[in-house]
Amino acid sequence: MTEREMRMKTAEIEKITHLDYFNIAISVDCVIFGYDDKELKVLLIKSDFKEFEGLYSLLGDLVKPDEDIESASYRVLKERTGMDDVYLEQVQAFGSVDRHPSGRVITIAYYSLIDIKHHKLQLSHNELSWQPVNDIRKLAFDHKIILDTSLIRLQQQVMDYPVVFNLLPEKFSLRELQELYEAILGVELDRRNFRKKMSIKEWLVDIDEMESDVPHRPGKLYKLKPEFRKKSGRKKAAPIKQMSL
Amino acid sequence: MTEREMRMKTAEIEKITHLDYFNIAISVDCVIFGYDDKELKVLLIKSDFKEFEGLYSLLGDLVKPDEDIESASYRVLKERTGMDDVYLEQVQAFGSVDRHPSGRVITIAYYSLIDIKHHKLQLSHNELSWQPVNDIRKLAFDHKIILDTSLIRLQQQVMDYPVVFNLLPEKFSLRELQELYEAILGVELDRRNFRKKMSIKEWLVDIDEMESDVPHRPGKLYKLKPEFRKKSGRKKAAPIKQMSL
DNA sequence: AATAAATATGTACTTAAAACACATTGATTT
DNA sequence: AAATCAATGTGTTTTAAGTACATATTTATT
Repeated sequence: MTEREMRMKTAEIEKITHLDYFNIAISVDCVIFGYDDKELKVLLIKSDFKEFEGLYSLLGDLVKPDEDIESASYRVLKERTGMDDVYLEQVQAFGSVDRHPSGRVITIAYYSLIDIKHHKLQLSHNELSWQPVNDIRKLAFDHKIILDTSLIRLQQQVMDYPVVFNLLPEKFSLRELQELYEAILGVELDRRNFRKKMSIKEWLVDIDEMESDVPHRPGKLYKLKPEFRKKSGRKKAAPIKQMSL
Repeated sequence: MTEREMRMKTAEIEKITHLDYFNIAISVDCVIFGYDDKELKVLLIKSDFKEFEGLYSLLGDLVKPDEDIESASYRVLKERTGMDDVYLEQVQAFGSVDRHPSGRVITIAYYSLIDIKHHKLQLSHNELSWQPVNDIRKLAFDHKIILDTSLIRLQQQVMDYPVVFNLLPEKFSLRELQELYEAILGVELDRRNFRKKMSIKEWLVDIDEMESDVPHRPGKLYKLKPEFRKKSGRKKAAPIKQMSL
């Protein structure tokens, strides 16, 4: 490279730099929900930032210039859980100036629902761990706020759409399903009313199998009707006759 | 600058450049809703991109490295409408690789509700115009998708929270309020049931004034109780006893 | 003074949510 | 083998909310 070329290159790069608009990095952060042991859990990793020593953080990565933000999330998921074809949905962007100690990083949060049992990730090898959502007090960065926001979003979605099934194995009993709803919503539900509503919704098919390995009378097993198996996808607002304010 | 210095600088900048992570610009786009003439409208500007000649686009700007993303939206709003203290809420980020013709730009969409009458913006001076949401077929960039997504979000919010009042003047009649709901939701509502639900909600106070300048029997005027005047702010998921699936 | 057009209000019907009780099945214990 | 335990599985009543619908009242206009 001649000195002239070098000078030109420097000038060119400085122009861009001084535009000041490319000094912001973009990341995605994934709130990966799982369900186990009657608890809603989230997959976390030990933070490797010295500012957050001892704290856990969500799984995230910077977005590459040639990938869609949703693709970036899927990539993070695939890298961390080994799983494809998972339920994923954007929550929102978080962009406070001071949210990241090493510079300006705006992040876009996604939440994802996976069947924790399918996911044979090597928890022992790395620093990943599933932690009960309700036990989490503090996370690195603004990740606690991101988690809280995502949980609220999940709670809202769960009331309107058949999404919880992504957290369960293919076959499940009504008790398991109810316990899952209770874990997500943080309320106790009446078994009889719950079953009635489920039968009204017509989301499930009775597969004519019974639970096994339960220390009591086994319940019937169900699975989600295939037409409701959406891995994300746009959800329309419900149609309205009168206003359900 | 010596050659050595220059070489170092080039190397340093190239390192950053090659990190490849600062080659993404971030913008905010505001879907500014207004209500006039019994129609829901949105504030648009003629696109100055030759790729989108003749098309309109949302109002947006790049986010500066030292401003929060929400501040950036407020700035755009203030610059374009002259209004402070408006209702503003994030919708989501849009980040397809090819969404912007001049490079990689990820945008964060906000929607905002303003009283169109309060806003004395110089529509004639510039290229701004209020356009009926239902008439819009095509916009620059991916702005039509952003608009559609924002409208769906608005429709959902309106069913749960008292936000529509940001689109109305301080004093309004129940008919005006109902027409506004109808315009947003795109449905006809029963007047008697609408009033009943409004009285149940207890959002309004009767201010003991009557409409004027209407070519028929004037109706009573109401205003929103001050405790519901939130300019945005977090909305919790509704508490649940049983599940309203 | 009569008419038109909107405001204002109330009642019956239907559907969904909430509270609640008992019989049944299979595993475990005696 | 019988009794007990713990869960499954179903149905009814009560209450609240959503929906459909009709008539009287007030003001501006003719």
